[in-house]
Amino acid sequence: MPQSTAKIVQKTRIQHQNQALILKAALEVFSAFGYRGGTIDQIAKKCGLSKPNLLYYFKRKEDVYVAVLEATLAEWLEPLRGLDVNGDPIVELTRYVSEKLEMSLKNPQASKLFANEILHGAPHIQKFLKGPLRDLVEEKSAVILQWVAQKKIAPVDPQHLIFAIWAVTQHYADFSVQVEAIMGGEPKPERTHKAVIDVLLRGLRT
Amino acid sequence: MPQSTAKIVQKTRIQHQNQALILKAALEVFSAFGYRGGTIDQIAKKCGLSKPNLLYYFKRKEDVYVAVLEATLAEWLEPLRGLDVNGDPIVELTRYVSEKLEMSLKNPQASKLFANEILHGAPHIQKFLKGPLRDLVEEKSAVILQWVAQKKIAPVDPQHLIFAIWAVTQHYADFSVQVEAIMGGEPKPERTHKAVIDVLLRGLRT
DNA sequence: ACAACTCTTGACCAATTGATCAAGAAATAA
DNA sequence: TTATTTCTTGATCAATTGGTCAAGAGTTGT
Repeated sequence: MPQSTAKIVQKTRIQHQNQALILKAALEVFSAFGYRGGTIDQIAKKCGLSKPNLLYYFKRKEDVYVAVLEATLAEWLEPLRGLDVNGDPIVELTRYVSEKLEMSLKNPQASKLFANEILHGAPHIQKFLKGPLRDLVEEKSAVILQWVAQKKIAPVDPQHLIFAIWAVTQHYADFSVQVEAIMGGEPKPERTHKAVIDVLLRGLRT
Repeated sequence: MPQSTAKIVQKTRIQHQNQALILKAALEVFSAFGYRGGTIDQIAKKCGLSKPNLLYYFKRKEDVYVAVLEATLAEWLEPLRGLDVNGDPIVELTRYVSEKLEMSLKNPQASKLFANEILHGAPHIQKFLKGPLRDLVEEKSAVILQWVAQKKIAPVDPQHLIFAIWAVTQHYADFSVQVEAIMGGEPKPERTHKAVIDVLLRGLRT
């Protein structure tokens, strides 16, 4: 049972600074090794704190993990939130896919952190998935359905379209090792960008 | 440094039986908790063997993991291997996507096992990725390119198309918790099937 | 029945790791 | 300065866990 960071109400300068250090190091460690694979020793060493000192700021390993997870949740939703029912569908969806792919390429660690969490049953973000995320998907599905009804795009299953966008864009972060093994190195971002937009959205043009 | 199963050359009936038990249990455990998260105690308990007895068949935890990983590698490639240059492109690709999706839905544990392995840098299957997998993708990319040249399908980046197919189909296994949270339960296979084919392949029709 | 080989296990070990605590150092407020 | 709060850490603990080993039980071929 996770317990909120709690207790530290009024942050001092040192608290602010060290918590930021810890969260940064924790993202690196947990995204690379997963929750069980990452150790607080690793995190402490990576940010130059002693282990007891780290545990002074976060009582438990799980608290560190939850904190870094939550710190990126909100940001993760932003691109989808921007999908505007009044805009041109193709423009809007292209922008969404672009932003999502950009995020994956710029911040693959956040993507891997989520991927690992969900892969193992999402024990720490069940409420997020069934609450805010579900609500947002429902809202944006309605937007897409409206575009379909207005014949602005070809008929499409909105929820599965969103899943496909997530799957493809995050693939380049989560499975980067596989992508690079097959492409023989890091793929050119422009080519990836063009190909992803193409595969996901070409079928929607009327 | 992984060491091959080795040594056991002529399998007795008991060996055959117990190794199968172990691999089955190991798939369940490693796919659920990852390599670091899964313990040989869990695996041993799950198949009714004592821990030393399990270690009699596989000297090290890593050997168990590699064995179960390799046991599913070949099967994982089969659907793509069947892509026939002489067939109708849409039929061939539809069959491929269908088979891949079917595998993800029928055997999500295998998908999760791979996802976890690759997510953490694929330390045990580097050679597979850069060897057989890369070669096969190269071969089938040529097939797709040929279809494009023959104007049988719309122009498409073959490698990224294959990535997209992997990403979307495996998404339903690897991220099933998220899918179910959003859909409010297990999605109908037929609807998923139709939507996936649609999203991935509709843009290819000429 | 006997010998040789295969299989099984309880006891044990060493390393890792999450977490605690008391005591001191450093910063801050009076 | 002095008092109070905040910060830091070495030492230590208990639980987990991968792996070993010797001895015994079971199986198989002759």
